[in-house]
Amino acid sequence: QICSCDPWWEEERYTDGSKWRFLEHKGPVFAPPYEPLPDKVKFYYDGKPMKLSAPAEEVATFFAKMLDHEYTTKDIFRKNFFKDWRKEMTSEEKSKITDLNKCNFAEMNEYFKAQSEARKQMSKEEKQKIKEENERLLQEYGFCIMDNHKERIGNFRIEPPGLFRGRGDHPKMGMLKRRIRPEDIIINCSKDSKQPKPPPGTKWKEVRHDNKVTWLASWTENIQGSIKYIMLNPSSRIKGEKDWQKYETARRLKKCVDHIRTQYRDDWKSKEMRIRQRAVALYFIDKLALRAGNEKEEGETADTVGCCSLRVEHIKLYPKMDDQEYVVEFDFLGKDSIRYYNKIPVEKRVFKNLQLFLENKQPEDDLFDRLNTSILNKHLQELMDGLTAKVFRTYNASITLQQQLKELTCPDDSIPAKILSYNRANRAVAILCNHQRAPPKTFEKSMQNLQTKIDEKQNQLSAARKQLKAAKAEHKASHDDKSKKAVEVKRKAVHRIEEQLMKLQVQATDREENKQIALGTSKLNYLDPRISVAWCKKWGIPIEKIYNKTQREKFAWAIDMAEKDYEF
DNA sequence: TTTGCGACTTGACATGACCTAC
DNA sequence: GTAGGTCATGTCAAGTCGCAAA
Repeated sequence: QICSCDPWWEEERYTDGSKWRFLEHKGPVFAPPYEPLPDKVKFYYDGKPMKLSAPAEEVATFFAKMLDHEYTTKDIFRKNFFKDWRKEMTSEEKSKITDLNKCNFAEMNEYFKAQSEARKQMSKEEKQKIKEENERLLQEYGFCIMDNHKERIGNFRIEPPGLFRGRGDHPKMGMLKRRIRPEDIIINCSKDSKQPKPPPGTKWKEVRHDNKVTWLASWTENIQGSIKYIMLNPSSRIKGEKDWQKYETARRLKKCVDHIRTQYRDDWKSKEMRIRQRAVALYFIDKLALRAGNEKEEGETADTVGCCSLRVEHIKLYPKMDDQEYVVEFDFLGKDSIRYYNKIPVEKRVFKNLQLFLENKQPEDDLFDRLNTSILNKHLQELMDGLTAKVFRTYNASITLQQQLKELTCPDDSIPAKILSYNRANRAVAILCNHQRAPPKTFEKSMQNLQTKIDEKQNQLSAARKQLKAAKAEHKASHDDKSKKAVEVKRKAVHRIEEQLMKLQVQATDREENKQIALGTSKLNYLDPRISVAWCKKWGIPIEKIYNKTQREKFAWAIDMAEKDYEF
């Protein structure tokens, strides 16, 4: 029997495909029931107040809460919302409320704004009380026992009902996400565990004991009909082990990537169209870190693509552009409808192949018509055990970080300067992976504030320098101990201010360069944490400067095991 | 071979907690 | 103490990929 105080990364792993032997938990926490609006808060139809039935009112509040959001101005959103809302109405309501444009939710909207304002204005004691209640819920429902460990659950609260917020041009935006009841929930736990109890008067849909999966509970959502899960926190053994394994697979790719590259370059010359397509697609995945690009059901989701699902309309070929030859311009919407735009020169063979793939095709035709992710991944599997398209993203991200850190870290730099270098290396990866963010709403202003600080510091510095100069002159004249001391004091002051100024300037540079780039995703999902840990150890950077508390918990295994000479 | 489903990872954004300058 | 800003944490949508059934 394994000692429960051992960290999981020093334990044996299961080799039979099972994920656990023992699993006990208390089940999910349900969304609080709907609280009807006070009578004074009115909904108006066609200018006249109208009392809604509770179910219709609840759905109306979902819309009312979003009035300030761009969503509610979109046609599809309004149409989908109205259709689903009407399903919740009584027949009288249905016959009366026939036009969303005649609905006035303003009072409801104001009410919710006032509520959230009131929440902010609550006294310390009230806030403390809420905090304690949350803590109690976390202690009771937020943990489970998996094998010998007490583990944190990632999402123990069931998603509350609301209006579906799809990203990009989603055909289903605005649809009603219905309330999940115990009768919708499948519980997964071990037979010999104390089973979670459903709320009084209710039943679970099913209780099963499947140790080939990692989830504790699941339900089917009503928008896409997909299954949602309650799973463990990233700090858990079950997630950590998998994460570690992912980086080990990427490291194995490192060993054979040269060979794979040689092969796909060779395949550009293949007699078979499908092989050429596969080889060009793989080149893009490798060079540009594109996602695989599964097919999607048309009309069910936003129209986005990845590598294999690229269409003719998404690329443009330029035999010559400025001083470069064979340039490919990519312009498409990727995951989450984030735009990918890139112009890159490619090798002549790739270019000629692309021209060939484009022949006699319409803009909406597939670029790689003889290829899909399943074909590609089957091929990759033959090249290396466990190799799939996404391993290239992991590999290229991690190797880029390692190489950039080597290149950018100056041994003599101060700690803040070294951290800037780290962030720059991280940024190179984020750019490679196209991890974007909307510039923070307060960006311009906070940048200005920082600049003001820098200016002030600069003034301080010149003042301090003047004082130092004066002190030196004084000392030269008097040669006494007192003036000597004064010089030292002033010198130290100048030095301190210089450092402060440097720190501010570094901060400004970092922030400016980071305006539209999101570092979090790559840090959390693509960069082998051992690279960062090793870098910290090598340069004496406290790990807290790189990883916050949550991240340190997730990467505890790496922090424990990576030494300063770790090589990805 | 195609399709759909299930399980899991990845992703941007919203929200809440906390910190700092006034 | 508070307003404003920043950072951590939570949310939940949207991908990837394997597998089994059609």
